[in-house]
Amino acid sequence: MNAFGNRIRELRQQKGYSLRQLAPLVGVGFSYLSKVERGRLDFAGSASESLIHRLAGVLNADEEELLLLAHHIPQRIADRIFEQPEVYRVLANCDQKQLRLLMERVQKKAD
Amino acid sequence: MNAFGNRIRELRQQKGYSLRQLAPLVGVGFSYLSKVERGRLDFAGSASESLIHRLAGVLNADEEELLLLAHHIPQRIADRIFEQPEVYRVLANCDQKQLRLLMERVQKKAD
DNA sequence: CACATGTTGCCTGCATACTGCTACAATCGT
DNA sequence: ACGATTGTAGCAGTATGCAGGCAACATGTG
Repeated sequence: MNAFGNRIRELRQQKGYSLRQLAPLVGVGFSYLSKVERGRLDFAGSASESLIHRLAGVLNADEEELLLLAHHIPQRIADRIFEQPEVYRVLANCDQKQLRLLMERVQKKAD
Repeated sequence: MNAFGNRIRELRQQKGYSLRQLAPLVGVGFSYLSKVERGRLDFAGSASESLIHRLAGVLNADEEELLLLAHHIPQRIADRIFEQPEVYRVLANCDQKQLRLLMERVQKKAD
């Protein structure tokens, strides 16, 4: 488990960037970037949302995917939760099976 | 909007506590508590999760409700999101109507 | 060897979440 | 009318955590 860091490293290498090349493009030092990728930040958490945003931009990546890997709740989802808290409290009680059924429902609607 | 502070004040008064009585029970100063209730903290955010936890305990309140009012995502819900991100990304695209339908489904299952 | 790349430890500045004290106005019981 | 209690507000201070920088070091590759 350092899903987020690993994903960033993967994306960075796909683009052929070194740490020293990518770092200035996202506005941080290369050594900090190394720690982010390796999950070696001296505090508990992961990268800031703002850094993730910049990374997603430069690496053409899915920002929400990265946020979720880094254990941040994307703002779009947080907003929905505060709008309709009851819905999400109920959903948190559902097991995999129920959720799968619900997703199928949603798919049908989407057609 | 200061839903959280108003709710705390309501609960506190229902229990017949003054600010000076409640404050030591939750381990903060009374003046801070006043600011929390009135939404007059000198920084942007609201009370910490740990304080909300203690408030819920002393006031016999629903901790998740309070967390949500204070714009914190309860851990139980956050965990679900990180477990099944795709589900919540899809749900965030649903409108009220769709969510209502989904909730009805869940109710039926629960019977 | 030269040179680029990646890793790590220590340091710093800023924001958060408070404390503690003070002073003041409004309200209440007697 | 009085003192006591209650809430409001401002100011200074502080411990912790967060976000990142810098310099030195290790590793690897031509």
